[in-house]
Amino acid sequence: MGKKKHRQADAGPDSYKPVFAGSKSNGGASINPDLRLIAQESDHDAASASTNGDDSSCDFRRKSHLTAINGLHTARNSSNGQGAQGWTNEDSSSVLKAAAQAGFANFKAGSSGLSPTKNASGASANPMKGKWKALERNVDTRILESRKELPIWAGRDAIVKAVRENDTVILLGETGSGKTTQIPQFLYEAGFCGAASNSNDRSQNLLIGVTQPRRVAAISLARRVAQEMGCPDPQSLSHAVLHGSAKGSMWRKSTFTNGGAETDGAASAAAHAGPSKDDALVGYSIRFDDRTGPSTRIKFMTDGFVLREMMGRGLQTLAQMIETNAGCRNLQPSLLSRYSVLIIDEAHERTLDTDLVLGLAKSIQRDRKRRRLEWLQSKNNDASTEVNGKARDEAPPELKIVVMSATLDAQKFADFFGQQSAGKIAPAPILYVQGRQHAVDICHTVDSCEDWADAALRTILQVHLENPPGDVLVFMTGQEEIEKLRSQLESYGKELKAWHETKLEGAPAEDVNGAGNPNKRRRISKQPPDDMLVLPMYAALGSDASMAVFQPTPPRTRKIVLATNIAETSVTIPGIKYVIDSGLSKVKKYSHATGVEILESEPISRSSAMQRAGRAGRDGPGTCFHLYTKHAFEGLAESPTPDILKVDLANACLQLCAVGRNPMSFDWLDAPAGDDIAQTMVRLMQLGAIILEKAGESQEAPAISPLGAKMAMLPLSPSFARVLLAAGQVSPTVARQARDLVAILSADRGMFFEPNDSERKEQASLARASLAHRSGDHATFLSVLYQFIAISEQAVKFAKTPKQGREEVRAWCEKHFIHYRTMSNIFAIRQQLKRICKQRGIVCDDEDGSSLHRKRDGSTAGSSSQDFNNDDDGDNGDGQDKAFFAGAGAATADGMFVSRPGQQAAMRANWQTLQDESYEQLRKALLPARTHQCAYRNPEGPGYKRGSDIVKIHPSSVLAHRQPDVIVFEEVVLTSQLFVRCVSAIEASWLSEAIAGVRQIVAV
DNA sequence: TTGTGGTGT
Repeated sequence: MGKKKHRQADAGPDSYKPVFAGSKSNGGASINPDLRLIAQESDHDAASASTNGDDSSCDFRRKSHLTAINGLHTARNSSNGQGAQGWTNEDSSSVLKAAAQAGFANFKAGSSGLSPTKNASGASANPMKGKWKALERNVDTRILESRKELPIWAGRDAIVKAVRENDTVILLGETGSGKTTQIPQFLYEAGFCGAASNSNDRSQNLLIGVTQPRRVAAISLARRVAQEMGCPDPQSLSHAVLHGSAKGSMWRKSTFTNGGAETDGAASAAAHAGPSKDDALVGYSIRFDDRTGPSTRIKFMTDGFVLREMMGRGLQTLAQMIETNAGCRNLQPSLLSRYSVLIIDEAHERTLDTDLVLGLAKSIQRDRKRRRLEWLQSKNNDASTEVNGKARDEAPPELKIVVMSATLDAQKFADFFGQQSAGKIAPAPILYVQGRQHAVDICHTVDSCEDWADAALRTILQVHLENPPGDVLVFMTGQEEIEKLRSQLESYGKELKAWHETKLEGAPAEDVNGAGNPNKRRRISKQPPDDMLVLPMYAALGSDASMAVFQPTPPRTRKIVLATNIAETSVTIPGIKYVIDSGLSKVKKYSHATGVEILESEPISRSSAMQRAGRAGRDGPGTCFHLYTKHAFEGLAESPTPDILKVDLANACLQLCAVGRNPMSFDWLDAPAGDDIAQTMVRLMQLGAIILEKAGESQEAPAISPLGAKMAMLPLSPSFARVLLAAGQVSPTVARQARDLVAILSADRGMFFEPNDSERKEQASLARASLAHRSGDHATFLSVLYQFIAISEQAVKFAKTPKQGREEVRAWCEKHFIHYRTMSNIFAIRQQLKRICKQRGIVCDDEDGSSLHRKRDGSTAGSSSQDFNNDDDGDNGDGQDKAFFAGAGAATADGMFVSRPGQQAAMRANWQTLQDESYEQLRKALLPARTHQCAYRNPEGPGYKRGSDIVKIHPSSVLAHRQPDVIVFEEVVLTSQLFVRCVSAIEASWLSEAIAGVRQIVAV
């Protein structure tokens, strides 16, 4: 599509046309692609005025910059009087027809009658009827009213009923249906956490879990639902409030896997606890931030978090196994016994974690069902009321699963969760909930664009000059493209007013409003054009710089947001009325055979295109301009490739092995190629994580080794975990260095900031050179971290307020072109690893009690950091900042630095010490996990030999010019050439030793 | 002498 060549022959000045011309045919139904009503009504003809009217064609030919026109013209609705020809009508109705044919129950706002679900026959009445009112009492009536207006409200009884009657329910819910906020409440109110009236019921402690692919979504949904339920804001609740004081420990025991007696005790404890704790029914759990307590009943979390919870029981077994030092394959995932319902939201996004959660949840559900049946049978055979001296209580509950999706992938989920019924497998029922969004006009180009960036530029200007106010969102591929377009737009922006004046002067009066020659007609308002406010939006920009996008647009200004697909799912930008879609996005691909990564621009899928278009209809009716033909759209894949099919599988496979699942035979929603899994398993074997049986011997999971068990317990990629464990064998000092290094390498981006302008580029490379360590990038990163810690520790000691301390540290970062935010992320990971290392017996030389340094000045530093935190001046620094400064204090406790108050000389001495440290042992510890990530200098020419490939050291490496004989590196990327990144010098003899070690592992 | 789409434990 975007790349397709297009003949440009007759793009002479007179055939010069904007990308989108023409207008929608009158009265054509314009449908938001995200809004798929069963019976679509054209309810917004007036809205089409945005693009309605004349054959507006804005003539840009006098703008010399805009010469590259491809003869593109009328986009849509060029067919005669057949209504809108855009794909919206056809595709959305076909989605709906399919939904209707499939018998999806459909809920519409205001409809009282509810269609029965497929499997719902002769069900009993909802026992919660009549209880709704009681629950409405404590909540602001306005909130309740707004809940009632949501499309999903009408379906609440039917949803509850469907969940009661089926193991799994699939919910096809559109944007704006309210599914994620309402369904957990419906299920809670219906008693899925235990009936409130029966305080002896231990199932009172059951949870409804709601998983999300993203952290921010988990937090904001939890806050919203808490508000709707009249509960305290989970983000405002401290650990102390959530867990109460001394009685908290008793509460923590009161899961239903323990005896009922304890639960009763806990329940009475609850009666005496403070109200805020008891009211905290809604919480969230994400990495680094757990806002749940004993009274939490609805828990929002990331998929990754629940995945860790699923590993819980396996990990306990693993810990025992490590003690006996034996391989183990009889592991089980946790049964998620505290959850009565698991709601897996945004399943259509198909992230790696979501896919694993779906597969494991299915097997957990079956295990729990079996367990419940066994319990019921034993109850029938044995009428006694006591088991092992304890009172018998209720049967262990089943796990209900609700999968929420926004696309027709729903059918795939329904089949996946098929249920045995009358001798055959019946798919899980699908409930369909209408969304509530505004209509969006859809436009396509008639011909393919040769240069989508140029087409985007022209379309933006056209929209700006011809259309009523409303912000523009442009979906682009990456930072570079965005910054280029931004500078182009800014230079046009300056000329727009002058251009407008010449237009007005040159045009006959009657032409001004487009009444003249049809070929020359254009809509030129007498008003000068508004200003354009061009704002970039991509992940690397950081949250501070992205804030501008969310500010209200100033008067007489049009906001033009240039975004990557971060704006497709992760953030919602208010005020967008026009979307321009390049039809492309960058996708990272991984080769299992070679370990090479590529980042490529690729056509998006139809569902992504619809999702992008939908962004124009959040606040009101809008228009989407796709910079490709309708034909190209139709040729797109239906949905994006699931992550599981394009990423490194090492982590996923190790996690599966750790819960006793064989990756080769796992119940994948989309199974990766057998060869890819096999390659991955061989790598895991080389890492010493698993013990492979002879081929084809067994369907059981490959045995996980004690080493693999330890690796699986760390929140790190297997390769980083292996480095940490290897280092732990060497010495506490090397373990500490490795722990901090893998924290750096696990951070979400590099620590060095790359400016765009050439002048600052020069400064940045100088700053970097001053921080470089001669042995390579690993040691450079590590010594930067340690210098950063020293600076932070100084700030902790001498800054008057935390805010001032942060400013000082920020200033140091800016001076050295280092991302403060990344350092803070590294810090949080480092703190988590510290805790885990301590738990798991990986001794680092800065852990409490493991180092003589602590005696020296630990108490002083500890209290100073404590004071620092207590002295918080109300600056709303986030939790990470606090952890970060606490961590800086702890670093002092490490005794890693000898800096004294205000003594810059001491700082310099520290730095010198860091530079003198060779990190030889650390570099050796990298190798067991990197025997395939080493290269020798090519004797026949430039570059390095890695197998049969010639690779080059990436110019961003400190070793780019030093060219040591043998190197180890973290990754291979294919861009203009094959580059290796994050490189350090090693010696050939170290590598031989490491290879011998791996041979030994594999031979066992 | 180069270039990094987006998530997450």
